[in-house]
Amino acid sequence: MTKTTALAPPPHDHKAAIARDGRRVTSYDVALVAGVSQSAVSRCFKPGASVSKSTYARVMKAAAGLDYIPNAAARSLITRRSNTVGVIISNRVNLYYPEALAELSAQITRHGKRPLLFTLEREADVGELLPDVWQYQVDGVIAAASLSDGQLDEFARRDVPLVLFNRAARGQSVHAVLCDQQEASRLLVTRLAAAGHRQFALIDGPEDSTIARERRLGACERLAELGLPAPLVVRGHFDYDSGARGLRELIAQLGRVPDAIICGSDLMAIGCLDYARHELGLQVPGQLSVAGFDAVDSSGWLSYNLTTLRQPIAQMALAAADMLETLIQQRDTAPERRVFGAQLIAGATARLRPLHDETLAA
Amino acid sequence: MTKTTALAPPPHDHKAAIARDGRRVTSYDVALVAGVSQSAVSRCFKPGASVSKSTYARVMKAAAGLDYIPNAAARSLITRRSNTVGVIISNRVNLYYPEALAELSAQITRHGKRPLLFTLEREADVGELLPDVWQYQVDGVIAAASLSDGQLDEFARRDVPLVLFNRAARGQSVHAVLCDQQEASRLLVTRLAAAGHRQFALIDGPEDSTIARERRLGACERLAELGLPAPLVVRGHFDYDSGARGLRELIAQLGRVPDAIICGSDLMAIGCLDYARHELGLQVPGQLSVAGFDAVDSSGWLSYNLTTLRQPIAQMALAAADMLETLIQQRDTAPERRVFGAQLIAGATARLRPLHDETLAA
DNA sequence: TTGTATGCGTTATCAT
DNA sequence: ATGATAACGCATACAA
Repeated sequence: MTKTTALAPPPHDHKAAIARDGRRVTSYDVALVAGVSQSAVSRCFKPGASVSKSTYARVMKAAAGLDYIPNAAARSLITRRSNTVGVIISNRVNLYYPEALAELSAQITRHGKRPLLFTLEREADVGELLPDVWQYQVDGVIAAASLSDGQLDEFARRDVPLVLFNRAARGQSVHAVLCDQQEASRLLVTRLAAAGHRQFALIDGPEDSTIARERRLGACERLAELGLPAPLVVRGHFDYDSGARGLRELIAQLGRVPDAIICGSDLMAIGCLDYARHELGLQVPGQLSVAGFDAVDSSGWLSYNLTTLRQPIAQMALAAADMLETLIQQRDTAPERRVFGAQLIAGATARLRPLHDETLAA
Repeated sequence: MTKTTALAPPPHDHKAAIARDGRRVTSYDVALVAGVSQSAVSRCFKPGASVSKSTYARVMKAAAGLDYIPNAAARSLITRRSNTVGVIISNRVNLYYPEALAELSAQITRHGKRPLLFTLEREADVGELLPDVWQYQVDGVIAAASLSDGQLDEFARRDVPLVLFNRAARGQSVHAVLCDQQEASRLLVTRLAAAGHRQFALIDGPEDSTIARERRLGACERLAELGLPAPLVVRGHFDYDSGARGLRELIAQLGRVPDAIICGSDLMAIGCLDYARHELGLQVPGQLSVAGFDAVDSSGWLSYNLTTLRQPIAQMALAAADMLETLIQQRDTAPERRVFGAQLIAGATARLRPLHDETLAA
């Protein structure tokens, strides 16, 4: 006796199959109803497959009747594609640049994948969630968080495509999308110096932020090149309160108000600005110039009109998603860094000379 | 002469297995190295399984040596759990309440799951991405978007646990976490009326927003109850620019400045405020009271100190994640609505009478 | 074009 | 406690 095809489920009334016994509707159910083989059903759901018009119609009709949807877990087991992209992002990034995640998500979706979110309280926690990244078999990862060399190696070893988003990459060995923070900082210092500012101060970001570090370095270097005194630096946490606190500290340490304060983020700049105007009664930019970074929405509001630098987040997200997709399709793509420039938003919180000085930026 | 492994790290035989031929490391590999059966390996990675201390040690050692991580796709195929939670959220919510996603993600992670993100350009697009939700076999869904009755039914039919986040639920038949927008609005009107405001105006949210609708309804109802004239209503899109535009429209239609403007969001309130002060030179709250909704970070800044209503987003996210987890574990849990109250932040942009009037809020 | 048979990597069942 | 074996639901090589 040959095997009676016991594979097929018992002759249910298929319409009710879903509710019946909690069993899922599978391609076998559809095959049975459509009167074709399971593989035929499978082919109907694969874009480029060869199926006759008539069977396709029968299968699709049966599938619709049964509310059949292919099971992604089973599919990814065999195709080795989960159609999922891991997005590693710190809460700080998420809160301060909500557009970043929104744009990344949109772009990932555009490639027919879904973002699986890995959020971090602190960037240092990245190590703890990497095992989960491996578990979930994501097709690739976009990381808006700092990874150690060892962690980068693990991505390579496990052959998981990775694109860094706005994080310093180790040399040229990893795909990355960046905004040139250092150059942006230099540009800002150049413009401020050209307008006559001499005594600079910095309200820096937190120690563990590489972006803050680069912004500080760019400013310090450029000041040195221009023969201006090194700036007084105090540290903040990128948030509004840090701006006011930073200004207080600066004045305490300096004994007076500096000519210009460069803040590591717009929120700190706004906090600084509010404190200067409302608590200290200072004229900005009359007695003090204040500049920020990021061009967040609120920096453009009438109450502020902040002098700041805009990172092209949407473009960067597009670039990151495209790079990752390419890398997923073609894993031996050579590492590439795409570096975007920041755009100076002149605003009205810093004294700047007219645009013909732009040549100095070079 | 054997292969000269130039680049390769120290010759761990097994360590190299990953790179070897692109084959994944499976539980069989681990079993082979540990000298046990594949099922033994599997048990070692299941929390409550019965494994002897010695085999557990051997297996774990082998697993570590091979960098073995269980494959979630294969696991979910048999367990019927993907350890994944779908989060359906519109870009609007994401941009205006970045905390919402951050908190939801944190809470979902706390339950050992990961959020799979489904973002919407417009809330109406929800139907298009539902098929994907089914595909990916998420264990449950938290939806911060409006679902039609038909869509709600489909969740029930497919037996996918669902919790609505800050969206009106149809009757009591669906799990939901809400903030009582209507009551919040009523409270605000009550307090403003008690302070002597008579001519109210609303800068409403967009038409497709149920939250905006409830806020408007609450205000209108309460005004009617108090015997005050119905407010003039103009529509905005929750953003900063809508605030200024709204104020212009109101003045144009009214011929004068109203006593109080209730805005459907803080951003609109801030836009309205900025325009009133900086463009029209109005005293707020001297000549005009302005109030918002949401208590976004910027509403507390020195330049604004906005009168607004805070939704307990973090608590709501916690509640939503907990409800969903319960529902996943116990699918026949009775539908529950958890309704949170909003907290009035008095601020300084609206004339309010002291706190003993609070009793009026009831 | 279609069907048969096999495998993806794991968990679950059932002996031992 | 451990091992053999059968699912899980799909895609694919191969035969027809």
